[in-house]
Amino acid sequence: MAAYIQTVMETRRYARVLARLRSVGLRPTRQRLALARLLFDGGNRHVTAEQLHSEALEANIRVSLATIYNTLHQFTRAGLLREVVVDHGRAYFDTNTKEHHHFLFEDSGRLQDIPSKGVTVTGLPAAPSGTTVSRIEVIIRLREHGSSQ
Amino acid sequence: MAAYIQTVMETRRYARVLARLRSVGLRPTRQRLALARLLFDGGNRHVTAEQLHSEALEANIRVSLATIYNTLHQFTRAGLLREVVVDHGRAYFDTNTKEHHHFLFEDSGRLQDIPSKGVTVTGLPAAPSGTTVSRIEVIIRLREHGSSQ
DNA sequence: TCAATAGTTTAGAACAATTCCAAACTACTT
DNA sequence: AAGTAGTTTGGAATTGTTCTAAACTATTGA
Ligand SMILES: [Mn+2]
Ligand SMILES: [Mn+2]
Ligand SMILES: [Zn+2]
Ligand SMILES: [Zn+2]
Repeated sequence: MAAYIQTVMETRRYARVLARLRSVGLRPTRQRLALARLLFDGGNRHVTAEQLHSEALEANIRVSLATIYNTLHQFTRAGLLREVVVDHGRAYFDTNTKEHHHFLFEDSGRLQDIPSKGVTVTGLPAAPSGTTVSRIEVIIRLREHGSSQ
Repeated sequence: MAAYIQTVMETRRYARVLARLRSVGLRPTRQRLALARLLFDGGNRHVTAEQLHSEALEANIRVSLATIYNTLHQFTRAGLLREVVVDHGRAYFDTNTKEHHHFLFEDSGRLQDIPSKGVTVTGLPAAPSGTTVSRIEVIIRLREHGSSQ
């Protein structure tokens, strides 16, 4: 019956992901379902295309890298992901789409969320005329001090 | 005598750039002198490698793209420039090395300085233990509203 | 249930930005 | 003037990403 419960939970998760894809008008294909689960089952994450691709292969999900890119962009357009730019050369996709900021561990390149709640930026000049603020991004770059300087 | 004054000013600028390179231990080569003047004579700027390369060619300075990259990185390491990351795919180099933030015009990709003076970020959690804040970056993404949405 | 259709996936080519390489060159020292 | 270490360069290589066109598949509605 442990196995039975397992199956029920499985089915639930599956249904949730399926509904999510449907709700944004994307066909629930094998690849998208699998990727959605890697991305959204579990806590918030910051992934690169390559990372997600490796994870998929490790989990025995056959997906091409082109599909990874397609999917990440479609999910982003659909508001399921957001892109974070902290490093030229690599695009990070963030499963946390709520307004929030980031710690960046410079050495490892790892990102960590800072809840927006409480954080305020004051003293900013008004947006230049003819423009609207689409987002304020705060990135706190951290140097790890210890072994390797 | 207008020509004479011109020459004096030229000499001054040259001397300044030369001293600047010497002070950071970089040999004042033809290429570095020319690039330093494109970068530092005049107001603060945000340039990409390609942009600087075109400017150099337009000004009849023969420099390879490899040298542009070498120089930009050497200047950055020497603290004469700083790198700003706002767009994956392209590296921007900023001649303003003082602490400051940026407006980013999303459509054009153009950056505009926001003096740090006055701007405060409050409510941030402490830096994770074992780390030090190396820089706080605030980027305000702007959408230009008008002709093209 | 079975086309027809529109949307999706894929391998591989193409692309853009950047880095690497090893040979030629040049600034500085002696 | 010669020696040395630092610099420049064209071109090849690498990296991350996008494009392409052909094969495949989910959806629809007859
Ligand atoms: Mn992108
Ligand atoms: Mn760089
Ligand atoms: Zn995040
Ligand atoms: Zn700036």
